[in-house]
Amino acid sequence: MNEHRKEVDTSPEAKAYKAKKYRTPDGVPADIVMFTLTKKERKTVTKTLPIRELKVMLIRRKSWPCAGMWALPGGFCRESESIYDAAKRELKEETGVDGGHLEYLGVYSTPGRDPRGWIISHAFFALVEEWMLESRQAADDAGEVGLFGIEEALNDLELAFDHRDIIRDAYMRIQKQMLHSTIARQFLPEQFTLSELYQVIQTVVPEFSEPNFIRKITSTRSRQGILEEVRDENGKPLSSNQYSQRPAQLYRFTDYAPLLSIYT
Amino acid sequence: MNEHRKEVDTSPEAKAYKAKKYRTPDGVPADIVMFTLTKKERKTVTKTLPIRELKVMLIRRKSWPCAGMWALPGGFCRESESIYDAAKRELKEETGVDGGHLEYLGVYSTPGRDPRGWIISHAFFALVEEWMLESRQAADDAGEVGLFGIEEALNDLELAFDHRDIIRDAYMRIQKQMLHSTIARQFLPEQFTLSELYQVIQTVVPEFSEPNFIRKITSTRSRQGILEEVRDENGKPLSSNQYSQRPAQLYRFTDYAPLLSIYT
DNA sequence: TGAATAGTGTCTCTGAGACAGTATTAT
DNA sequence: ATAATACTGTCTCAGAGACACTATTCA
Repeated sequence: MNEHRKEVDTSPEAKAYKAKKYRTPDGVPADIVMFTLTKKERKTVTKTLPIRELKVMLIRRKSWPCAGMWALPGGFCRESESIYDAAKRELKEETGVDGGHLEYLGVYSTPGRDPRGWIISHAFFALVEEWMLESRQAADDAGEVGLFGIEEALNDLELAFDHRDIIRDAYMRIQKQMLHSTIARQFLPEQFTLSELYQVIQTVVPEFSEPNFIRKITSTRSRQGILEEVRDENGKPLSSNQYSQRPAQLYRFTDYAPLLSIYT
Repeated sequence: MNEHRKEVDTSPEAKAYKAKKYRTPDGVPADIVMFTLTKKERKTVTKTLPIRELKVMLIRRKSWPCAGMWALPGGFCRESESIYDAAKRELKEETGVDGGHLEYLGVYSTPGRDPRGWIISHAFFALVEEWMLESRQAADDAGEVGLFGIEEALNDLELAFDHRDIIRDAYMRIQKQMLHSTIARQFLPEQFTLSELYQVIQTVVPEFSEPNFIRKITSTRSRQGILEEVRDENGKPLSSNQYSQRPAQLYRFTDYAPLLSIYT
């Protein structure tokens, strides 16, 4: 509804409407906080879950302003596209891939945030797979593209503009989303074990702690519905022993999204 | 942290930086969906809760474009202020009051959404009290300012630009917030009865239905903490019989905000 | 066999959910 | 007394939370 496509308005009022002589913004970029969950095999005797880490992709700025600092990938929005389209385009340019979760984060417009002028930035965050970032890393000089642990990025890096604020906000948002929605699926294969799911949640939200996680997720009626057991054609439960001695039941997310309320 | 105040950058790079000749936006307004909950006494024999309704304030546009249509109040952002500041200023101009809950909703940037040019609108929603809107209504001609029920606004009104989309999004957002946070307090006096709270929630989220609401809110350990009983100096529970024969215990919100999770 | 991870049995306590019953007040 | 709203008693069943126990596999 309300599809406002670009049309030329030829009414007399439109012609009479004088372009305002007000100061207008100098640019409206979309910046993207690209999260990925790295997986690193642990060298142990027995099978075990890989080490996972939440990482952010940053680019070292080459030119003024903030030359040499780390910055979020981004680019200016064009008149012919929406801000979301600009972010999608940017994400594709960075990864070469269309996929991945892309979500609007917010607007950053503090006066003076960009020395180039009146630049109003729109932040997004994306959840991508690690391999999607490799082409970008290969295309550039080493040292120009970096994958940083979220805490390292927030605490140890010199970041351009107000990108530290943006990354902090994105981190808080992804943590909230991790517990309120099923975006964990973005960091998991289609089929996964409950240990993997638990590990993914804990990697993004370190405070998350649920002894009896398996028991709860499988037994609670209210939670029933967000996950379902994977079965083969004959209805036999499928399991995987990729990460453990004893095979573990595989699950997948359903389309069901529960409603949360502080009052019930 | 990262306070980017406006400063003049006098570095050689800044001087060398040519203003881009790219097309830049023609304006960046902040539009506000102002919600209020009207209260109307019911004419019954006995005391009873008033009728509450969720309303949206709209303004009839006087000039091109969309002259004669209903539109959200709003105004263009200036270079010296953030978008949020612009919204706050706008809210104050409309209500004459500083108070009220003001929250960012999102950006609306579909190409062609505004015939005046490349106009990127930032939507906010505000929760104000009914009396705050009266000065605005008095200042204008009758018929230029309107308070509409949310469903009426969405279904029966001819709305300017993409304001129907914005109002719909704001409605969904306020419903979510009503269940996820304690913004219900914005629509209630500092002390209120549980029936009032229940009515407020139901007014904003008609689907919300909790038989045993009182029982749950007062007995559940996990919910304990968002509300507390009001007591006088001597520790005696305070109650009100404003809306009922039998006096009802008064409650107030605490500062506690519970964490929600689909997994626990 | 023992180690490592997955999952179950079981017990206790709390809360949900339903609904009848009691309490307090106005008329 | 009656009506209207605000609770409370009580019963049943489900889930939380803890922790010992069993299951499956690998070395």
